[in-house]
Amino acid sequence: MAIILFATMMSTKYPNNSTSSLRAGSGQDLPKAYNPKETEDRIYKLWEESGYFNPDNLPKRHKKPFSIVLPPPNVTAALHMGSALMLAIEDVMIRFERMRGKKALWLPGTDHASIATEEKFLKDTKISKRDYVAKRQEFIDLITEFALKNQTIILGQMRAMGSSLDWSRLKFTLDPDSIDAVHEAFIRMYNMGLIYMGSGKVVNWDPRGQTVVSDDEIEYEPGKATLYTFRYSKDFPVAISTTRPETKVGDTAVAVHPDDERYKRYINRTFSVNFTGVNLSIKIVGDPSVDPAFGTGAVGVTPAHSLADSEIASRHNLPSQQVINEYARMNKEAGPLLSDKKTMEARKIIIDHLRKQGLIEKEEIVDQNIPKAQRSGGIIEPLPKKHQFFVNVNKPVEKRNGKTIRELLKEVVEAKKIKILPERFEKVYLNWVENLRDWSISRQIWYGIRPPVWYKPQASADDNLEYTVSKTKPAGEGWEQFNDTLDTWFSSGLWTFSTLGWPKKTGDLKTYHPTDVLETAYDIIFFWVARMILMSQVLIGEIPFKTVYLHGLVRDEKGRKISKSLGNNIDPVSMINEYGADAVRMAMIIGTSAGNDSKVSSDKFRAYKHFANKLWNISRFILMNIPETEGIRKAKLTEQDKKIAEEQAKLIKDITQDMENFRFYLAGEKTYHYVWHTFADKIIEESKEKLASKNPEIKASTQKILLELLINSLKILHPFMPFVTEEIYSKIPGNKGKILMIEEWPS
RNA sequence: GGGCGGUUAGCUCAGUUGGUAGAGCGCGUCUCUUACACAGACGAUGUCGCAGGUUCAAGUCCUGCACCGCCCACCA
Repeated sequence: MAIILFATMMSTKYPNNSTSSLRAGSGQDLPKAYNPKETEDRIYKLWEESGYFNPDNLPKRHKKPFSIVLPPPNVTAALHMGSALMLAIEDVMIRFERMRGKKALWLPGTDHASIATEEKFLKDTKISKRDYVAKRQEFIDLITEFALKNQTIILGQMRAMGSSLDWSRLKFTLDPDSIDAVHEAFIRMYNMGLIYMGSGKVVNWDPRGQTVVSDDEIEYEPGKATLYTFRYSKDFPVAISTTRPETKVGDTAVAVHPDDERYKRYINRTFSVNFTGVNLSIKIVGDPSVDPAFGTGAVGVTPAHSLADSEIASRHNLPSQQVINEYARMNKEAGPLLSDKKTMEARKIIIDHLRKQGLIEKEEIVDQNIPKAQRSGGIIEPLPKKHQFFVNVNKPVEKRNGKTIRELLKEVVEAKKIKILPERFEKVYLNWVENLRDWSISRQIWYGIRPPVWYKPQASADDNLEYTVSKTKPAGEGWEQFNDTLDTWFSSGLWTFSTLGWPKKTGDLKTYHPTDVLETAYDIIFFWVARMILMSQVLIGEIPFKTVYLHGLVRDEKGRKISKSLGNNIDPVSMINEYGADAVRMAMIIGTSAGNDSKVSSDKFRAYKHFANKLWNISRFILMNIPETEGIRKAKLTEQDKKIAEEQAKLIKDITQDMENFRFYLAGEKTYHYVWHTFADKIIEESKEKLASKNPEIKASTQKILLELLINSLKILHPFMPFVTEEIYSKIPGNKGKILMIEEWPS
C-alpha cells in the first residue's frame, strides 16, 4: 500500500523527467536526497587512508601544534549520548584548528576504570567475587575479556561519529607503557615524600564493594535518623548524643568545649564504665571543635569509626578501639552481647539495654545524610585500615619552591594559567581545593594497576610491615607485590603526558604538551581535571592544558539523568543510523551552551537531518548550473555579487571568532541560519533569474558567486558536518583528489 | 550551613560586550516555481518568574523574593 502511494506521488510530482531538461553539469548525477548510510563509511575510510588524522602526515603549512587528549571512555559499556556530545565538540575544535593550519593532534584512548568496570562486570555477569578468592588471575582474565569487548564497541562508535582521532597513537590505561608511567609516578612521588603509607588511618570503607574509596567517591543520600541522648552508665557525669549507639562500645573519650561551665570540672578526668558488658575507660577532654549548643554539648569520641573523632583523638593522644569489621559487623572487642552482630542489630540491642537501664534521656528524629559508595551503593563505614597509601596534599614540594599540592592546585587556576570555561566552575574547583584532604589511592579492587610496592608476607609482622618501593621485584626470597590496586584516577591523572610517552623524553611530549584544551563533562572536574593538574604539577612541573572547556550532562527527553537503572540510555549509533552522523553532531552542539545540561530529542535530530539534505540540494542545484569550474573562476563579479561575497566574509569572520571563543553552539547556529535562510532562500532564489540571463557577464558572475559561496559554506560547515560536506566537496568539478578536511579555513 | 545554575512562543532551548526578542518541533493558509515536500511563500503565538533600582535605553547590570534543579560541607 505504502509503496503504491509513494510511486503515485513520484509520478504526479514529476510527470516528465524533469532532470533531463536541466543544463549539463555534474549535479544531475547526484541523487535527490543525501544518503548518510551510503556515504559515511566510505568518507571515513577516505580520511583514514589519507593519513591526515596523524599530524605528522599533514602538509607543510601545518606548523603550530594544537593538541587535545580525548577523555578516555570507561570500558564499562558502550558509549552514551554524553560521549557523543564530547566527541562532537572535540572534533569540531580539532577540525577547525586543522583547517586553520595547525598541526592538530587528537589523541584517543580508553580507561580501564578499575572500580567502575569491576562493579559493572559483577552486576552484568552475576559473578560473586568470593568464588574467585583463590583465583584472582582467572577473575582478572574474565574482566579483561569483558573490557576488550566494550572497547571494540566504543572504538567503532567513535569512528561512526566521524571523530578525526589519530588512531596511530591509541592508548589504553592498562597498556604496558601506561602501567610503567604509573609506576614511575608512584615511585617519584613516594621518593618526594608525597605518597606515604598510613598506619591505621581511618578510611572510607565500602562494605559492599569491599574496598576503600576516596572522599570524592561518596554520595550522600538524605534520610532520617534517631538521635539518642543517654549516659554510658548511671554514675557517668555527662550525657552524650548520637545517632549511632552501636559505635559507642568503641568510645575512648567524651569531648566537651573547653570553656563549657557545665563540664569544665571533669576535663582530663578518666572514668571507668561498663557499657553493655564492655569495660570502657572514658577520658573527658576539652576540644574547641565541640559545639556546646548541640545536644548536650558533649560528644562521645569513637576514634576508630569517625574521621572527625579520630582527629580529636590525635589531638589528645587518645587510644583507638575498632569495634566494627570490614563486613559491617561488630567484632569481638564489642563484647559478647554484640559480637558478630550486624551494626543495625547491634544498635537495637544497645537501645534495648539502655531503655531497660533507664539511661536514655531523650530520643528525637533528625535529618541525616547517609554516606554511600558511589559505585556499589554500600553504606560507608569509617574504620581504621592498615597499609593504605595516600597522597599528601599539605606537604611542601621541594622541586616546586616548597609549595604544597594544595597551593599549587590553587595557584594555577587563580593566576589564570589554566582557564576554566564556563568561568563559574573556577569557583567550584577552588572550593574543592579548599576542602581537600589527603587523597587515598589504595583500592582493594582487583582489576587495576598494582603499586610498585613489595613485601614479605611470611616475614612481616602486621603492625610493622617491611616493604620496599621499586619497579622490579627486589632480590632475595619471599618478596611479593602488594595486592591492592591504585585508584583509577591515579593513572588517568597522568593522561595528558603518559599518552605522549612520559617518562621518556619524547618528541611528542615536547611538541604537544601542555595540551591546548581539555574538554569534558563538568561532573568529573574533581575526579579527573583536578587530578591531572595535580599530577602534572608534581611530576613534570607543567600545566596539563591551557583551557578547560566543560560541557553539561545529556539528559533524556524527560530531563532525567541517563542511567543504567532507568534503562534510558540511547546508543548514539542507533541515532546515527536513523539520522546520519552529521545530524547527530549538529543536534548535540546547537542549542547547548557550555556547562549547561541538554536533552536529546528525536525532533532535533530530524531537523538537522533535513538540514544535511538541504545542503545537499543546494549543492545539487549549483552543480547542475555549473558545467565546469575553470572558466567560472576567471569570471568577474558584478558589483551586486561582490556585495554578497562581502556579506559572507563578514559572517565567516564572525563565526571564526565564535569558534575561537568556544561558542560552537553559536557558530553552528549562525552557519545553519546563513546556509538555509540566506544562501538558499534568498541568494539562490534570486540567482535563478540571473542564470537565465541573456547577458553572459551576469550569468558568469552568478555562477562564480554561487560556487564561491558554496565552497566557503562547505568549509565552515565541515567541522560540524564533516561527512556531507566532504562528500559534496569531492563532487565539485576540479576537486578530484582534494580533501576538504585539510583545506584552508576561509577568511 | 555554604555555593552555583535555571525560570524567554504550546513543547525543547539559544540570546557573545545593555539598543523595543530568536531557532527547531508543533500550529494556520497557500504552492509541483531551473535544487530540495527531508521543500517553498506568507502568517499566528511571548507585559523574557515576581517586586524594586541604575540608565536616554535592560531578557541582558544591581538589590530583594518565589519556585525548580545541581554541587560542596556534614554536628556528634
